[in-house]
Amino acid sequence: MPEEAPPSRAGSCPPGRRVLMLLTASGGGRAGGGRRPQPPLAQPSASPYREALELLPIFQARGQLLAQLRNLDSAVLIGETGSGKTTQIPQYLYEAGIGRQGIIGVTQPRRVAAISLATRVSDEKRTELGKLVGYTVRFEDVTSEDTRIKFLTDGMLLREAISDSLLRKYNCIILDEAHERTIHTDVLFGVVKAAQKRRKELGKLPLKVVVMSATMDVDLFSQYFNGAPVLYLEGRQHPIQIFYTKQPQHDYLHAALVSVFQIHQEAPSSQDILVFLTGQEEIEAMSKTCRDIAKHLPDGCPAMLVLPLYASLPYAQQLRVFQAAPKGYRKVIISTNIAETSITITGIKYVVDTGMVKAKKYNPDSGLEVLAVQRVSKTQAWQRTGRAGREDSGVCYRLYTEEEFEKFDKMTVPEIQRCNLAGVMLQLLAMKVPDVLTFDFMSKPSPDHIQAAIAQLDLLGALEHKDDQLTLTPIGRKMAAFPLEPKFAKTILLSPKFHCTEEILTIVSLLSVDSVLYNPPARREEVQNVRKKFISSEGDHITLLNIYRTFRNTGGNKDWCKENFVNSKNMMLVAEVRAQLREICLKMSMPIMSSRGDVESVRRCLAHSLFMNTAELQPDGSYATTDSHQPVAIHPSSVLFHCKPACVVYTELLYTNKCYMRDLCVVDAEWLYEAAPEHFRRKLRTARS
DNA sequence: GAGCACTGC
Repeated sequence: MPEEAPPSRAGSCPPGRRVLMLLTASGGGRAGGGRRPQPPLAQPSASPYREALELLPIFQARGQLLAQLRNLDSAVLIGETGSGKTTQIPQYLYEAGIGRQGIIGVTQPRRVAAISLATRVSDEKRTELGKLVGYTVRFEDVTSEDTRIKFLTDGMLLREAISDSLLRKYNCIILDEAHERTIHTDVLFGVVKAAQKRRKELGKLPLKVVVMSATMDVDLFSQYFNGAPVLYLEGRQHPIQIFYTKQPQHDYLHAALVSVFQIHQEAPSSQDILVFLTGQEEIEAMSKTCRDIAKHLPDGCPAMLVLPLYASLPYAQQLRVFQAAPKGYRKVIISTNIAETSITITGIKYVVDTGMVKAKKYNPDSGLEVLAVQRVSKTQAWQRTGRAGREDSGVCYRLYTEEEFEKFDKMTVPEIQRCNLAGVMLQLLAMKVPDVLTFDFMSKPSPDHIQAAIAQLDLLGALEHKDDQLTLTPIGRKMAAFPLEPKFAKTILLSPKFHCTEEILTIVSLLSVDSVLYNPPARREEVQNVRKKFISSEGDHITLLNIYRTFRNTGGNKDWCKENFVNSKNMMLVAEVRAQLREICLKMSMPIMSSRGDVESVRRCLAHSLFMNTAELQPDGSYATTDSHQPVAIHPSSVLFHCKPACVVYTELLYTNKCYMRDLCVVDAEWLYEAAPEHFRRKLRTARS
């Protein structure tokens, strides 16, 4: 059990040097501010916004803040949880006349946040949503000509920048939650900075940029925006007591279990516990163990309601974490890092942090992405701790020593340095950025990393090299129009040649959302029986196509999904994505045909677009990729797991314990050779004989 | 022989 350390403030470190303004919190009330709104279903109904507003610390600083912001081109605003910055700053700017000649755009990393913030601010302004205040997220544009304050996802603003890289509509851009360093926000830093500079040079309407962040690690932001001043806002985080372990824990799962039951036996049952683990399997196992132990506790001990939480859990089960536990029950939520930022649960008194996370790492030497369990960063640990102090004071048990904590990385490596950059490079090229190789990223990915992305785009036929200048080919420009990974966009663009655009649209849509297949481990046999009727010996793509077809032909309802172990939320999303992609094809005047029952042309099309992702069966029964001879295996989730086809293309490689191919399609080696003769000269084992 | 953190267009 961890020992006590001096109580410490959660959230961020104390204010830094270049702070211009220090605001002190006053008054109670906690309805205001909520920086991370919950999904709409979990939101309390209409709350007394107006009363709460006047209690927000930010309210007293309005005049000061405006005086500063009015005169600045760029500013960095640090505000702790509950400071009210996201809901208030856009309104202050608007009231000061900043939204008069253009829109105030506020970016968010997540859709639900953009939607609920817009809803809330339009309520505060007592206007109809979509008029003065609106939002734009994928599939939904609730704005009008009157809209002056617009909340949007960072990915959406990036997409807008493709058609107008100067962002002329906007007179102010607020990049919120900048500390999360999503890949989209990181690209936007560069795009917005360039637009600001260019607009100044052209003598156009100036673009004001406000970077808002919850952590104090602001030097980077400030330096990047030419030494922009840092404004600090105090929030209303409750004190959190932190405990570290005396000894390093070699078994963090066991340590977590012990901590949960110790808290359970000591604390009143109304106080809930949130435990951070790394993945689905671990969480399900721990949930079962907790339930088993809870059955045999001494009399007088409260009952325990154990709730797993991870992204692939069906929506209905995710919602259970928001419901109050029955009287006498304690909620114990066992979660991945989804509860760090994406889902906010009220009533958490105790946080148990194992200090571990499963995350993607990028190896620039091999150019490969690896998914691995690793230590969290200090900022992540603080974020987890902060989940205990949202309504009242809280307690956080850190299952590592204070010395260990001091050795954690200061920050999480920004996403832009951890994943494939092909999509980002395609977008930058589509914006006609003068030199993508030297683009002004706040945290530069390595040159190898950028080169790998360029090479991939080159293979897809997206690039033109003219006198040292990289530009897009007509195909490349079309690829950039699709909200998809470049290889999927290419697959769609190739499909007319094989008369199977309808089928490819379905397959690409299924591949570009989370899996529609729901596999509860306890009902494995049942799942296998039901799934039999869809399975194609030609691979996962064709199997997915069969599932979608049956779904549509049977009227596609929730009952069908339930009976067939299909995640209905994801399936609905597939239909939406498909409609969007089809619309883009129509705008390009692409002929849209169906191959009817002919699946061979579908497989040929996949062979032609995924030829760089090929693996062949080796004499010893294993697989190796065709170009780099990397040993690979068929992922257990594949319908081909027990089969040994000679030659396959796959959608992606996933490194966990082994290097797995996911989503496979059986192809003829000959087709691959046809697709890219240059690429395959001397490479294919079979095609050459 | 055996497995998948989280977003977003």
